[in-house]
Parts: sequence; structure tokens; C-alpha cells
Amino acid sequence: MTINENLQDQKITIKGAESFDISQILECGQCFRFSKVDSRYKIIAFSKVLFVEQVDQEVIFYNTTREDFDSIWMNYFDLSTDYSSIKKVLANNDKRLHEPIAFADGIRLLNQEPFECMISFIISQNKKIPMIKNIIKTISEIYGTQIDEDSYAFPTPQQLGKVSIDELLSCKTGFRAKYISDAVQKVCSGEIDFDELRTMPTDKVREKLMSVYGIGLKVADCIMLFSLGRKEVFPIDVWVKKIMKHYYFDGVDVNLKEITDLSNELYGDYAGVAQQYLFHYARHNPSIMKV
DNA sequence: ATCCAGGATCTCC
DNA sequence: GGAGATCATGGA
Repeated sequence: MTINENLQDQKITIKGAESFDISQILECGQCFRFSKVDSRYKIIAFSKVLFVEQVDQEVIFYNTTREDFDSIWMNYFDLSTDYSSIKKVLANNDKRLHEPIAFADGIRLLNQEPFECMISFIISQNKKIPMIKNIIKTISEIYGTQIDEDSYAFPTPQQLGKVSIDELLSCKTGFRAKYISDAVQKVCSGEIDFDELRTMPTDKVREKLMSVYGIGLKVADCIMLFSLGRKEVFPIDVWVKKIMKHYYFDGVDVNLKEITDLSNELYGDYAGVAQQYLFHYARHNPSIMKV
């Protein structure tokens, strides 16, 4: 992989990007603040606006500098992780993964901002992805800081700390409004400290996150996988449950713990990466699970 | 109209 | 402890 900067056009070009498909990375359900504008994806993260265009293995990042690329986007796109070797390990462990991996082998796990990720996945419960994106966009536009003509950063904990439950309700958050409120309060008070969580063992992090009213096992695992670098956790939503049931339990109903135990056994340290291939594959091929 | 959505909690037994 | 109802909201 080679990285080149073009100062005049404020763009960075990567050639020979390995296991990198910007469409798959963004559309696989791990993040919500992006849109497609012509041939480019517009991404809002870390209070920055980034445009990404990809043709085969050449990826162009617009509206950025080498400095930002090194300090923000390298880590955001997890570019120092070798996904081809992860895929090799997973595929060797379990033939079942061959198809899901082949279906979207350009997926990468983004390292997102924990606070935004936490609120986003609280909102995600019992909603479809387009609706989740809309609510997060609304909240950002009303309470976040404007960063260009038509873009707004996701609000900080302090900014959301001033927002009442009624105001959250008017953003169409429904029964999740009180959940968001409790999460924001726990972050503002320091009871939840993401820098501290980064240093704690996974089980303790999960326990801490689940102490928020409205964060259960699945949302806690999403926060850990998508913003705290815990690639060993395996969030189980309706789609993952369906495909795991279909693949390993002969379609027979099964409880979450059995699936979790199996994921640890089969996928080990990379269970979360496997989960993302499985989720994406299941969502785009629902017919395979209808026996 | 009725059902369901990247769930979590409450309410029963 | 574990199944079932309930929670807002909008789209199919």
C-alpha cells in the first residue's frame, strides 16, 4: 500500500489498498453518518468532513491533509490491521465463513468515536438502518457544532447534556429518549469514562456499559466492537441470530449464550470481524435462511 | 390494516 | 430465571 499526498487538491491517494471496499465498509451497518454524493461517499466523523472515492484498489480521500490522515483516518479505517491474514485465520477455522467473506471481503472494522457510537446504537434498537441514520442526522443538526456549509458534528456529551427528554422525543427517538438521557448523564458525570474503559478487560467494559439504563448485551457489544477495538466480541442481533441458527443449529431455536459460546470457539479473537461478514451477508441474502 | 425493525426492560410465572 | 408483552415511530 502506498500513500501519496496532493497538497494543492487537499487529497490523499492510496494505491494497492488491501481488503478495502469503501462501499462495503460504510454500508455494512457499523456506522451511520455517511451519504453518497455522485461517485463519492461523504463521511462525517471526528468533527471532520471527508469524501472518499474508490476505483478498484485506488482510494482517494478528499478534503483532508496528510496530517489528518495520519492522526485520524489511518486509525478510523483500521489501516494498520492486516485483514487478509484475519480472513485466512477465520476461513481456516470454519468453512462456513467462506461465502460470507467472499461476498464482502473489503469490509473493515471502523474505529469510531465511543460517545457517538454509544448514542447511535442506543438509537438503533428496534429500528431500521435508514431511520437510525435520520435520527442521528437530526440530533447532530440541532445540537452539534456546524463544521461546514451543510455539515454538523455529532454533539459532544456536554452539548447533549443540556438537552431535555422532551427535546430528544421531538427528534423521534421514542422510548429511547430516556435511555439516551441516562447515557449522556453517566458520561458527563465521569461515571462512564471511555479513556478508562480502553484500559479495562472486556468483561468489565461490558458490565460498565450495561449499567446504563437502556444498554443491554447487544448494544454494549456493538460499542466495544465499533469504537473500543474489541475485535473478540460478537454482537448478536436478529440477523446474526438467524444466520447462526441456520448454519450451526439446523434452524432450531437457540439461546444467545449458545451462540456466543460457539462464536468464541469458532472465531476466537476475531469473532467480531466474523460477525460483520455474517451480518452483511445475512442481510443481503435473507433467502438462504428460509428452509 | 397489521406487522416489523442491528433491543431492552418489565411483568408475570 | 425464562418466555411474553410493552415500549415510539414510520415504512412496507
